[in-house]
Amino acid sequence: MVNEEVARTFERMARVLAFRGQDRFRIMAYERAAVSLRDLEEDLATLAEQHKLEDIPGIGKDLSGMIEEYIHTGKIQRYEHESKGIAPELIDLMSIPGLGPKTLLLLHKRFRVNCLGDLNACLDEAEAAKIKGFGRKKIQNIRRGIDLWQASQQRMLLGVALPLAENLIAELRKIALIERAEAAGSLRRRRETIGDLDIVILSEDGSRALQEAAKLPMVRQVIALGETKATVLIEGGIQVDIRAVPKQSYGAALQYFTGSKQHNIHLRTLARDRGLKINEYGLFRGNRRLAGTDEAEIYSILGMPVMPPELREDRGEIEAAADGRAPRLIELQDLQGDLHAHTTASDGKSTLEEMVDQAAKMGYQYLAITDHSPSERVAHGLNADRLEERFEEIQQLRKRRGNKNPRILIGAEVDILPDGKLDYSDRMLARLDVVVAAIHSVFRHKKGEITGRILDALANPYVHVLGHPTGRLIGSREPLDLDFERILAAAHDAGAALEINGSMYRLDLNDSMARAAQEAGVLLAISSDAHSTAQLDQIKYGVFQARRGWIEPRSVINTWPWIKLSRWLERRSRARAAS
DNA sequence: GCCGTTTTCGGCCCGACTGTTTTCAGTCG
Repeated sequence: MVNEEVARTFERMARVLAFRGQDRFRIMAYERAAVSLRDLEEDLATLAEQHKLEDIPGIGKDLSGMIEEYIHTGKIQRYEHESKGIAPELIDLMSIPGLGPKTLLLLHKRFRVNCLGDLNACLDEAEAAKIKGFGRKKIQNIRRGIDLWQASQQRMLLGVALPLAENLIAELRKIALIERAEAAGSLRRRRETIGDLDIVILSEDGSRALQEAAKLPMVRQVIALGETKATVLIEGGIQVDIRAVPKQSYGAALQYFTGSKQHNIHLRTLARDRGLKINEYGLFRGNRRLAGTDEAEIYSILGMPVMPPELREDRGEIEAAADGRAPRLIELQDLQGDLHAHTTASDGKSTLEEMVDQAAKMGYQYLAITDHSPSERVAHGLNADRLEERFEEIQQLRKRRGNKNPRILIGAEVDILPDGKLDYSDRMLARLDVVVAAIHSVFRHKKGEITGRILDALANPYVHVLGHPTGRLIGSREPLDLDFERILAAAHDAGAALEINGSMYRLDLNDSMARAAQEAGVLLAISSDAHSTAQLDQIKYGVFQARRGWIEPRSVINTWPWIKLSRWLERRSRARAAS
């Protein structure tokens, strides 16, 4: 995708300029532009044709010119020029924590460092050479940074980070000096992947509280320990930054360290325009503190309701909140059921009955059992005969359970085959309560072909939900190269829903695509794709992602009570079959 | 390099920690 390629080039441009010691605001402009492009749903090529590139926040005359140049030539002269003579690997090294452009430049000049191998090799030499500004500690710090960098090439999945953080926070709360402890940073914003953990603690003796925290058994190594901040490594080599603040600053610190950086810059600019100042200690007019204890006060003084952390990405949330247009975000409690779950019949680990019992504990009105179709051989997909047995089995269970919630819906996760056909006959599909159609094979099709497969599936009157629409696996499989606008239009016309798959490995649709779907008036289904009873809980990650995408309950079919959902499921099957 | 209900020029968020610094630069978030 051009968007990502240009974003990456701008990001590298920022680093090249930093390396060359250029004006830091110019550098920031490139960084901001890169972030902006990554958030963009529209295709840059399309926007360029419509002469709308300069409508993108952070893109002005120069950068839009570079984007056009890239679209036409696949290159940006300016970047080629600036980066001449700088090895690409050298630029990569700038993401090593503790190694900034200045230090790298020094090492490059003094020791001809051009890649990671050079860097490792020169550290001993640098130590021996005793060059100015290079003590033993600094060398050590860079070495640690290299380890951390190599380990964190892959960021942690939210589903991995969240339980770890909850564990650590529980331990922190047991320390007597610590009155409160909460996660901040990208974890609190529920980003799909997490670099390191940020935690804010409330203590009237922060220095001692941090010392206590650094002694916790979970802590493997203490990297920095100050009056207000400690940095430690916990098990798994995960870095945790802990900030200690007194009560009057707790809300301000939480706000500040939750970010995102762009959200905070925007908010501070807004405050400054009104003669106010925000920092991690509070909101001030001159020396007078107007707020700080409570996060909500800060937003309130700026004329906004409290901002859900998931929205804080500077994607228009500040303007929306200030205009009273803040979305009423979906919450976990809004969900009335789950429309995508597996059992031991295909590749699940829990039985039908176990899954239903767990869904009952979760207070669901309905649970759809959607095992795989026969083409999914590795997942023991059900052929027509086994599906027939399934009908029988579920009927029996329904009888035994009587009127008890949840209602058990007979469904299937049906493969969309390489030719666009579905893996069950229409006659079979017509008998199912819920049909989730999804691509599981032949991902390498060209953009047009793969989009065509999905359009064919959406045109089938029995399909209710398009499962994990882009097929991505976070950090391991790229999303399908889709014409998403056409898919949105088709889903809208067919009245089908797109899934927000809650599996921590998928989160598919992602936040910005989900937002685009809602704006296009397309319905969504938030599902767990559970393969065990424990995984039914994964649906919460789907809700987090939905919240990041500004999703309101009205757009999500499984917020509906059974009576409403059942009509929708039937109407879709009948109405479309008739046409 | 972007951006503008004060501005088309002159701003651009703000503070902590570390190391090796005798007063501050580099880095980070």
